[in-house]
Amino acid sequence: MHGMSSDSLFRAVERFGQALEGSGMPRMPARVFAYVLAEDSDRYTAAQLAEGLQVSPAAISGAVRYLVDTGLLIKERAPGRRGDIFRVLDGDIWATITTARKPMIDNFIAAVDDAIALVGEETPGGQRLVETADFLRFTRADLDDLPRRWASYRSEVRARKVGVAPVRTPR
Amino acid sequence: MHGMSSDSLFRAVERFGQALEGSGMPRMPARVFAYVLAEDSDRYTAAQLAEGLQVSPAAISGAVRYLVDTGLLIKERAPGRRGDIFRVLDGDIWATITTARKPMIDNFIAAVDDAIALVGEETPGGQRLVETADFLRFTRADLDDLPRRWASYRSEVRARKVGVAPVRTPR
DNA sequence: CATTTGCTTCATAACATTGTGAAGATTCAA
DNA sequence: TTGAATCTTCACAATGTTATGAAGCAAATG
Repeated sequence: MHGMSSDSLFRAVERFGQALEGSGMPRMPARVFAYVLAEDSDRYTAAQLAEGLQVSPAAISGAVRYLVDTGLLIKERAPGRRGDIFRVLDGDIWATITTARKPMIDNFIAAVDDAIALVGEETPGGQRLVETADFLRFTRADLDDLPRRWASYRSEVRARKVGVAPVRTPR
Repeated sequence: MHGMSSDSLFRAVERFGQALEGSGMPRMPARVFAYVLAEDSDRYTAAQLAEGLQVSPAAISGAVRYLVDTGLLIKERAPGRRGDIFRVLDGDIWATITTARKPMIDNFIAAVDDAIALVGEETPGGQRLVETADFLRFTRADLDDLPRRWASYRSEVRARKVGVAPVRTPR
């Protein structure tokens, strides 16, 4: 074997990976995550990732640490096996991505709160920061309701495709 | 005058700016946007930004181009005035931020669609990409309803603070 | 307990990004 | 048209980031 099995896969990973990079993920984690989604297997050893992406094991090591830390991959060690295996947390990718976003928002809120503490709430600038913090808190709360909305959207889209009335979701 | 008027402001900009960097915004645009929010004025010339942040006009030039391109700042030229002035688009910062996010999501969707076209929908990997694209489309649609939810959240929070019943928002 | 396998850490070299001063362009005023 | 003010572009130096090979550790096997 000599690397990624198809050129299409390689380009798909590249394309999707760049989009992930654009939203702040470092390069190698982005490529690894893109590969894990686009490739057909659903479990990978570090060696397979290195082989598949044609990069060194060292690069994979850093990348999967990042992805595991941010909750986008989980690491499992099978008993009687020397190496870890990596996979996405869940059948539902959206759940993974959503969950992974929460700590980021929390981080953001903490930063803005710190900034507010520094400049005070009384100035015009402080007020803008307070408004920003409020909005971020709302965003955070809104995320908790997102699974319900996603389920609702899905059933509507499916209904439209199949031609039946959508299932009514609880408010 | 010799730069940023207070050390608190400087540190607030630094803190908030780093949070913005963490979500993928390049360094200098992040600092400029943080400054524009946290500082007390609401209109800035490029020179004021350079002076306030203690960086060169050249650095500001690139940063504001980025911010204007992504819709986080607008550039206006006052008649009879030599330089442009910059400000946030709107009294409501959340609206600015939300709007700024849409093209990013569209970009993302386009990338995943390209990736799907490359690997096909029939493979397990392709299916995961389709699921991802679906979720992104939902996210995009969900964003359009966000103003309503935000208004609802605000009235609830205000009600809680002031001690009256929240205004009922339309479904 | 030695060996093999597989990941991680580390120093480093290649590469990319950032911010600068200097020069160029554009706009208004006179 | 000249001059002054202000922004933009450019080449470059400083700084960060990335990915690598090599060496080191840890876990399982015999």
